[in-house]
Amino acid sequence: MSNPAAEPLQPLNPDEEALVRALGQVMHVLPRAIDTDMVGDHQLPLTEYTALMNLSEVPGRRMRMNELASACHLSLSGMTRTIIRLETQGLVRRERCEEDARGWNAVLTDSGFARLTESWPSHLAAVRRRFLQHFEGFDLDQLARAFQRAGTAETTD
Amino acid sequence: MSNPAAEPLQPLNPDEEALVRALGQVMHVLPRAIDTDMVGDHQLPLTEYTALMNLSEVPGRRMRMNELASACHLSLSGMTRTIIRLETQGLVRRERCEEDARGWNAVLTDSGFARLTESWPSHLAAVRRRFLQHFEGFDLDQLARAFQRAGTAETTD
DNA sequence: AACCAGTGATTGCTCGGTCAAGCAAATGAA
DNA sequence: TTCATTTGCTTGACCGAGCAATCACTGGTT
Repeated sequence: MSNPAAEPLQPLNPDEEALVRALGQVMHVLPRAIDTDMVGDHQLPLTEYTALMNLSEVPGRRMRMNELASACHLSLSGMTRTIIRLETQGLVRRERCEEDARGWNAVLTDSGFARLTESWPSHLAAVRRRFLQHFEGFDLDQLARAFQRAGTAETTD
Repeated sequence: MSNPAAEPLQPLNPDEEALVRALGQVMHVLPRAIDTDMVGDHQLPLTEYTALMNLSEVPGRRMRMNELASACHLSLSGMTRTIIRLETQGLVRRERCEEDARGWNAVLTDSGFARLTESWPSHLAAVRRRFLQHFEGFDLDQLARAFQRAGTAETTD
């Protein structure tokens, strides 16, 4: 069970309730809104943008599927399909991994890099306007650490 | 374009970057983790739980599809399909709306209420343990308001 | 050398989102 | 009244993404 200790459960108080609902709303709305911006501005869905971006930030502009998937917060199978889409657009190429022939590297092409160069300002603007803007005056570092804790806690407790 | 004013875009500073990445992680991990808890404990997926919960909180334990969809952060067609699943399990029943015969009400059945009664502790525990726990000491009200702003901003700017 | 457990990646199935079409009831104008 | 338009919901098509099963290769054991 999820609550093995079975300490008496307090119902959420109004602030907790409000926060949980608001987070639910944000999780539903934000990715779609940013994706819509990206598609509208550059025909580049957020998932694909994220993959290109992560590739661009790494030496050799290449990554194993595994690493890339977790950098993009995507399942490995989702990553496979995203890379296939990017490959058919010529934005990424796949190479067998030299030190382990089971593995593949996704490699950012020049064309992919160019695509990223033209689209990052939209992404940055969207993130600022739709999200960060609403947190002015917050202690972002403290907040980031709390989210990191929530995002990395064990699956089974 | 998403950035019509075109003010010079500052790249994200490290704190902003960390927050955005951590939020991405949470959006990816949290709903799945809670869903896994709910399915593991009660064979009741999070989406279905959320529908039952929202119905239970309202007088008459009935809601129009529209309202319910937005309360659950689900699209209308997603809601239709969820209610169909709940109906085949006998947890919800559908009735034509009296004051507007185009509309339908989803009505929580006794069986649905019983199902909810036995499963809410798991949900509450999961929300506390996986999310709220990491925000002890925060001003939850202030945080909730910021998320509400981010979650309700216009789609087109 | 031959096997086998473990790991990296891909494929099949389902859920949920969007979009477009359809239908029934309501609303408003002629 | 009648008829066109709008509204509430359902349905189908298609797509993206997650999970579970599977395939492909590795590396250790015998």
